[in-house]
Amino acid sequence: MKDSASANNIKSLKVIQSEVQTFNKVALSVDCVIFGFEENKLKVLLIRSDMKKFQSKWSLLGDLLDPHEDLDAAAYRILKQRTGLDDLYLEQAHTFGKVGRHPGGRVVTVAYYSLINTSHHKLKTLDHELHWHDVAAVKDLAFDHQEIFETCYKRLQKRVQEHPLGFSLLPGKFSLRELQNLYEAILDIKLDRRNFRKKFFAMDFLVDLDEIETNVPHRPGKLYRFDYEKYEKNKKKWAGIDF
Amino acid sequence: MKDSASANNIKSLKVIQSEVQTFNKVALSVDCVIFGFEENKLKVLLIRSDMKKFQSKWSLLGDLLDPHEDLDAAAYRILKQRTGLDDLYLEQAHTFGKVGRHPGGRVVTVAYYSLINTSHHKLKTLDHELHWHDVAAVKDLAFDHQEIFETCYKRLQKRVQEHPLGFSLLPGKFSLRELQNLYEAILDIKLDRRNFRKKFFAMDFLVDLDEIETNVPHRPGKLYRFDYEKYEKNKKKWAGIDF
DNA sequence: AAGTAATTGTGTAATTATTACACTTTGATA
DNA sequence: TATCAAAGTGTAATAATTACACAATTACTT
Repeated sequence: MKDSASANNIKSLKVIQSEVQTFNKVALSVDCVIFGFEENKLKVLLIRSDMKKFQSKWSLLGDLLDPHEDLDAAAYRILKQRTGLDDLYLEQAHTFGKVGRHPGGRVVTVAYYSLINTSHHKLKTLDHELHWHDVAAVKDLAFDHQEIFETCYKRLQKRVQEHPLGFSLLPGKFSLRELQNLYEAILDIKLDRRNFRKKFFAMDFLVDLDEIETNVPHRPGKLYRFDYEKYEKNKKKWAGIDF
Repeated sequence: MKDSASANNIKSLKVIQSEVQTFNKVALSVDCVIFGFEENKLKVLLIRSDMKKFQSKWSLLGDLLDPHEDLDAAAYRILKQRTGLDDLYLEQAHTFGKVGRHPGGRVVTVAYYSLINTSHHKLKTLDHELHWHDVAAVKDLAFDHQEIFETCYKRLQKRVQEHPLGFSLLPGKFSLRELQNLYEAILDIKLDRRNFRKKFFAMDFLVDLDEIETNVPHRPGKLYRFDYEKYEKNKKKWAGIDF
């Protein structure tokens, strides 16, 4: 079980140092910023830090890279171990390599962010003190994880405006209101409802499923899915110079 | 001299393997895609590969990470060693970590790209078989450097449309024609001259230096510089959803 | 000195995209 | 059947983008 080498189980600084020194000079880890969307809030999955130095602080999910696995595979492995899901949206964001960033020795970490549809997962959140946190409330994480988190969050905010990744956070069928709530949560802004609808319909990548919401205490909205195939065929090439 | 540990000097596969194995499990390197602009063409700086396996192929400039230096510092060091310049535009692009990407063992590499003003540098290009190549003609690089190059080039194309980094490739004083040539070279498209001028003047970050080009066989253009301070104060925050 | 070649510098009209904004419809619930 | 809450819908005003042509300036030629 890979967990015996994990950077996130309970162990002392000494144990971690000896692990790191096994990798003679520089060790490589992968950290994942896992985003979810629940109760109209953007959430991030954090685990209680295992190190004395960071007792009671929250940290990202990460692990050392196995020398025999591809870098991307390590990120998928971490996601699979923690959420039970594969086939998630996953993207490498940035590599953090300041000399003193990890108290256990020289560890360079590659940060990935991932989007998960929380209706699919049902974490065993008790197991590892694993919890969803509102992104707005994330502060004072262990190690340099605050910086890593913020880098990934900004990257997500930018990327979600240019690529249709947001849909990974929603169920396969969703209403336009849910989609708008998602964008408002990710970008932390209010959007005009009519213009939002106009924009998405004009893109013409939403498929009307001829179904409506159920269990809402008001007029139900129509349900849509995102047509990835059509998107792949028609997506924009260039945006235009603008800064 | 750091060069004794360089991944780019002449040495056999065996020597490289033993270097890599010194780093018990996974070694980390930094590779730099160095862009320049000359004769209205976008160029990239490449070095002849030193490994038998890749004899006669070109490769990016890189080196192993020194355990006592920050990751970014390694990239600056490589640039300084190869071009003699510091204070360059430098940005981390992506980390490449497939298991078999390096024949000498497990080496994960962090790719950076850099923009240099070729009028400042004057390389000793004989020294290391170091040469500028048209980006359009770059093919079949050593290792996985072709993929790394293409990733960095695409990143540059995107980034240059959203941030004023292109100016790093030009002299401090430049004409609008030079600026347009630069954008056309980087993006590999033709732009309308009047609309290009209108766009940049509307942004209002160009300062008219009240000087004109010299040594051109036709009406000389006015010279401008980019006002970074003004840009930092006024730059855009959000682009808007569009894909 | 006059003419030529080359490139700079400039404006407008048409099209497209973005924004701001309010009323009617629908279904669920009381 | 009345009430509530959110869905669904269109238009006018503004801003951004595109397409496009001619006069002015300088260096060079003869």
